[in-house]
Amino acid sequence: MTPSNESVMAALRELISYTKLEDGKSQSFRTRAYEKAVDAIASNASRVCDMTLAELTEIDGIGDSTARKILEFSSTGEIAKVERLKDRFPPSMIELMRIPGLGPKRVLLLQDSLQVVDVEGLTRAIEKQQLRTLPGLGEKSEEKIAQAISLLGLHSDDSRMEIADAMETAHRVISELESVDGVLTIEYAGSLRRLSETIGDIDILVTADSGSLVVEAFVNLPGVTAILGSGTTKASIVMGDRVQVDLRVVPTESLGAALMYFTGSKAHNIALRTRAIERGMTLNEYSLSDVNSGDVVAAKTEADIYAKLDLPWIAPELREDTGEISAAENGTLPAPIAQEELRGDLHVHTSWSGDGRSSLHDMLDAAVELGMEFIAITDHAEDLVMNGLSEERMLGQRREIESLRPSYPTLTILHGAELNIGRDGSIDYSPTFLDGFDFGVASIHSYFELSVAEQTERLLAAIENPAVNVIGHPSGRMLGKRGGIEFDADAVFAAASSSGTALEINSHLKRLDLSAPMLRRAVETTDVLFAISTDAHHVSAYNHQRWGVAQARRGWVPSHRVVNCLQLDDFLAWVGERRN
DNA sequence: GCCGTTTTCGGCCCGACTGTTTTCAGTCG
Ligand SMILES: Nc1nc2c(ncn2[C@H]2C[C@H](O)[C@@H](COP(=O)(O)OP(=O)(O)OP(=O)(O)O)O2)c(=O)[nH]1
Ligand SMILES: [Mg+2]
Ligand SMILES: [Mg+2]
Ligand SMILES: [Zn+2]
Repeated sequence: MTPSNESVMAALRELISYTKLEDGKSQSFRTRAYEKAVDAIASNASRVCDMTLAELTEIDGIGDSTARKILEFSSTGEIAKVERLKDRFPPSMIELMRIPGLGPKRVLLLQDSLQVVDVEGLTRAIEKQQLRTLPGLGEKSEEKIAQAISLLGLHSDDSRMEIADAMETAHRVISELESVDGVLTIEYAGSLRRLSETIGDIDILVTADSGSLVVEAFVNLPGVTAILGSGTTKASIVMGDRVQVDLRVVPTESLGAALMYFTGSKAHNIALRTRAIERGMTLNEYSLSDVNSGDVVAAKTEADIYAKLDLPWIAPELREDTGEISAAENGTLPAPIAQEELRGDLHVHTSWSGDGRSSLHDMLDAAVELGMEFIAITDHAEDLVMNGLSEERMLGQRREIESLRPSYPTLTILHGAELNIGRDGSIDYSPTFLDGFDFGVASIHSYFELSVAEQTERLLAAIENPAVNVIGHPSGRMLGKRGGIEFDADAVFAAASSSGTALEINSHLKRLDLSAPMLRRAVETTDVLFAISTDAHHVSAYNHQRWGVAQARRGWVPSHRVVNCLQLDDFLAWVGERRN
């Protein structure tokens, strides 16, 4: 099999590092072009190594040169240019660049002036006080670099966090800063706000009259183990072992501009700033302003600024400069789906299954509280070891639901199950017993390592099964733990599209399944429907729905493709059509 | 290296912090 997109991206990142040394600068135009190519691959659901030269150059941000490098990597496992550069720059110099504060210029200076090309050599040179003799470096720089060695790798890909962990830390930091004097607003930005699957650092934006006070409180938070820098408008700290948190403080009238800046992505920012220039304006984190007069054109809200750039507001989850700006310009960007548009949840567990931690009636109470109009109770079916329900217990649950229905006049309760897709694509129970359910989610909980062909067959069989309304967390991935099954996505999308089976957008931050690139591809190539589901095992998990909605936005999914957004009658008609 | 209802060549985002410097380079967001 050809290399994965991940390995192509890793190879290109290596190319970026070596090219920074070759160019002698941290931001050359071609390293920026390489970075854009990595972004483009990251947002692409297809394997780039299976594409032709022509198909590759079709992708925005990938030109002839990069396309050839990708194909070269695909067939030889190497990029010749990288191998050549390794002769000039030993790989240990790349390691040196992983020390925060050491960029290509300083690493080249170390090589040229001190013949230092690795961490050991650097440590010795520091002991001999040689760094302070170099031009542009002094005693303080030497000391700072000495300290930074222990932070080697802080910014590297392999030390990125899972989004679930990052979100937790972000909320903790935010709640600690909320009480600081002078803080007007506080929210997270960066990759977290864009709902990236992995997070390099946590970016917090504060509006306040005075930055210094907030920065002061920030660098003194409990758990801070290093201060990377702190001034009057921003600071960077390391919390605990290796979690970097960046703070930016701006005056309240700049909130919109600052949110845009700090949310990124970098490539999206550059594209918007270039767009501003084309219109005789300039955009920074304080405002969009007239380039000649300096007059502020917009600053207060994101929507104001996008409007002055002749664009509709673009949802944060889409801001990757992978086509969203031109789509917004052409009016082909889907209106961002909002959580209020959802009328129900279609994947919900209760204490009837061993892993559910809230009772059926608590789950229903909470659903009503949240304003749901319909809900599918989908506890685990019997084939799931430990937590699955026997036919007898399923019938017991059905009786309880029937007895509870009169107490919930505003909520349409469907009795469903989360069925298990077996190795051969079959599901639990007998066909007759399955007929007794109102609804079915079918998920893969076993055999994650089968071939692409086998996995595709399993999914197709489940999609065709009339007892199945939704394919639950289709890839089965657990972010940071396992990648999920590999399957022929186009075949699955096509089959689900023609059968009317919906594909789940699982809201849990450890799943976010389907992935955003898959969603975008499904939306672009088929009419397939989606179900945004919490997979709640506790009443508190209903609020995970916001992540599912955000994931739908990130996948460019319009609300008319989401069955949760259907009116009750239409929703029930869709459910029934499938089951007859 | 990429790209084009201003361009197929000539542009390419903009600012904070640090340490060194005496006006700015390097790194980072
Ligand atoms: N205009 C501009 N903005 C930048 C640049 N670098 C970073 N930013 C903005 C956009 C980023 O989303 C935001 C936060 O920077 P980060 O380095 O934390 O990146 P981000 O959070 O997007 O990804 P991450 O997961 O942290 O690696 O700052 C830049 O070079 N120019
Ligand atoms: Mg970040
Ligand atoms: Mg950051
Ligand atoms: Zn489940």
